[in-house]
Amino acid sequence: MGKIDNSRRARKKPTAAKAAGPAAARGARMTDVARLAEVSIMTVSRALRHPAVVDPETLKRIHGAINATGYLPNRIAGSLASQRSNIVGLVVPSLRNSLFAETVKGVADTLGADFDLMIADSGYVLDGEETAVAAFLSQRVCGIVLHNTKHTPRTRGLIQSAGIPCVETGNLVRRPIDMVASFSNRKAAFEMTAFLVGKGYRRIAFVSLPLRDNDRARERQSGYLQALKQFGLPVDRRIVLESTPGLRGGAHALIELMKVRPKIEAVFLTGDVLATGALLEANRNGWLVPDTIAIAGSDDNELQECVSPALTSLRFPRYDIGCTAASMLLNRISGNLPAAHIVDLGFQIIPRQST
Amino acid sequence: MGKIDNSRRARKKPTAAKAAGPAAARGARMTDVARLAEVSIMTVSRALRHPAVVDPETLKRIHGAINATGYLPNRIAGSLASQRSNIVGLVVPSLRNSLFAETVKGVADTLGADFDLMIADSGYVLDGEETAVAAFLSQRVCGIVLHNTKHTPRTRGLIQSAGIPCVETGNLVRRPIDMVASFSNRKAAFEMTAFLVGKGYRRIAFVSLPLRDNDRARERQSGYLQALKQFGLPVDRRIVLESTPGLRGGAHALIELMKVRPKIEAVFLTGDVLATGALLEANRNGWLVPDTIAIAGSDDNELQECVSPALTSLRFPRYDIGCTAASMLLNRISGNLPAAHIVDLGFQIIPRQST
DNA sequence: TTGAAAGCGGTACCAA
DNA sequence: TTGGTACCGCTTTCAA
Repeated sequence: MGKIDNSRRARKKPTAAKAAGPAAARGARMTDVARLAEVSIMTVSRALRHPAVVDPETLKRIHGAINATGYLPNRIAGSLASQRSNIVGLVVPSLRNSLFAETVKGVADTLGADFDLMIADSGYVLDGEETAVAAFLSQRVCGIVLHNTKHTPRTRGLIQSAGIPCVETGNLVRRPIDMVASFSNRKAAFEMTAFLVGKGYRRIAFVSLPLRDNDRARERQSGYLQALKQFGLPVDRRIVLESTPGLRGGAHALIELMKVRPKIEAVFLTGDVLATGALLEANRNGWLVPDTIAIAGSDDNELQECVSPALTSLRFPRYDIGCTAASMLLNRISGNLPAAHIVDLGFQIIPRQST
Repeated sequence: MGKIDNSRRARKKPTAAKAAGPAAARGARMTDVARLAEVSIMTVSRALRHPAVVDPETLKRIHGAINATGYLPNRIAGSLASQRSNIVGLVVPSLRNSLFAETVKGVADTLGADFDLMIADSGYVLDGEETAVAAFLSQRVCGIVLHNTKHTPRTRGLIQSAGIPCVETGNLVRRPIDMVASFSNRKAAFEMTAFLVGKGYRRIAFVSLPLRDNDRARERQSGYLQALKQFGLPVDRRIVLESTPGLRGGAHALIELMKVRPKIEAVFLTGDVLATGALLEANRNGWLVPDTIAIAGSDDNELQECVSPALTSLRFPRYDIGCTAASMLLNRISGNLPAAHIVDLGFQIIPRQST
């Protein structure tokens, strides 16, 4: 039975024969397993998907056949037939930045082995994100995680009309495409500025990455300005900077700031490793931290803790954000309504010697 | 024509109706585009795949229909029919480590927009890699990049019998599963040790990450030992350490090493940020670098350059390795035989003030 | 508990 | 340059 059906088995090997490596075996299909186990293909499918409803004896034969043939399920065929995939798509501004890596890890750990992760790099460009999203949607991903929270209209439209769940992670936006798991960048910057004011510093500089297309940096600057305003401190645009990324960016920013008169008392550098770069530069120049200049950073990590003096910093729960984002996706994929569309994971100020 | 075929279009919306977001539109299919453009589905397929052979006028109508319907190609169906996917699978020991991120970025940049990247984390465990590879093979990836170069037998078997191209990137192994693009960890460690000997240091300690399941660390230790032997220096097992990762790991290793008598003159820490951790610890303790203790590192980065004194280090072309790996894959995917199975991208010693 | 048949949405091949 | 037809390998539905 089924033998006739399978007699058309002289699989064409097109150019593959040329390109293929050592063994160009096209792999066993479910049909092959079924034939060997002397059951129908449907029973094999069930054995893999709902083993509970299959007779234990049958199950055993099937597993034997699977091992014997080295069968690996074809998820492409499976996804096409079932109209659902097990791939989650993730877009980060840069694959290089270890900040995002934390979130990615949280997502990956939470998704577990049942889902695969497709990752793309937007290169900090909105159109890059759009391209990535379109590609993901073509692959029919079952969910999307976006780090950036600023998007092209088409990106939003694409995701919404695809009707798949989406979580944004970079900033606690009010109106997410679908859902958001993050913290408030504005509030974090506000609180850090307030912390510095509380320490007695009055002339506080602010350095961030370029604001263009970067919601996070924008929100942080806005939080800083808001704090100054609230505490009745004047804004001096000469000490509100946008910097290139990297340790050198922070170092350079500090040098520029130290030239300004009247002298600044403290500087809050947020984004990338700017604060560490500034601290190392201060050390090189013999500027005492925090006496000559107090330095505060963000995105706390082991390095900020190990430098001397250790850096006062903001701690963001990036790993948790990834975990939460994945959970929210999973929840929706299993057919539930979202418990919440907006999840605030908060942040912490870690006071150390640099302020 | 074809209308009857399409009259069964009351698509079932199973649980999706419940799970779906704002708009649960199932999306247009090629058939819809074809109907609107008044051509056959085949012509639409061609318009997308080989636009050159389609009449310009027809093409225009088709693109109009694509925009009108918001059609997004279904790559799942496409892949199933064509028996080829455009997904490359990548396994790294840890998503967290920015070292690997460089290689990932190289791969992503080189693959470009025509391919998607699936990334998995082996958690530094061989079985984790096997699981990831099996999952990738189930997704029918068209190529695989593996950072680790030690594998379970099943991992090798799986990839070889799948007959898809594979590039390993972590170490220049002699007998790759298929291809390798990397540098020689052993030779790099050998050269750095030789460099220190050349500087006049005789009692040179060595610190790496744990050797278990880690070919790279193993090879590096072996290169160090080989250099000592070649220069007639004795091996003192008390100053050959395996350390936990992180700045603290390096700091702790240095503290242990400084207790050993006779005193060591130099230490070569390789892997993660061990060297930086050791340098910061030396600074904290007032140990003069390089006078009291010389420190050399590996995996050069901006931080090693910005600390004081700047660290002598090994530079590995991780980004290039990623680019090369992707090129090798691409070459094979287009049906060519590999130009070379083993590509050595080399390394550099960057001498600075710490030695 | 098991099986038969009809697709899923495209692509390959060949004929027109 | 265009279209018809037979699949790709699996899941769904429904009947046995």
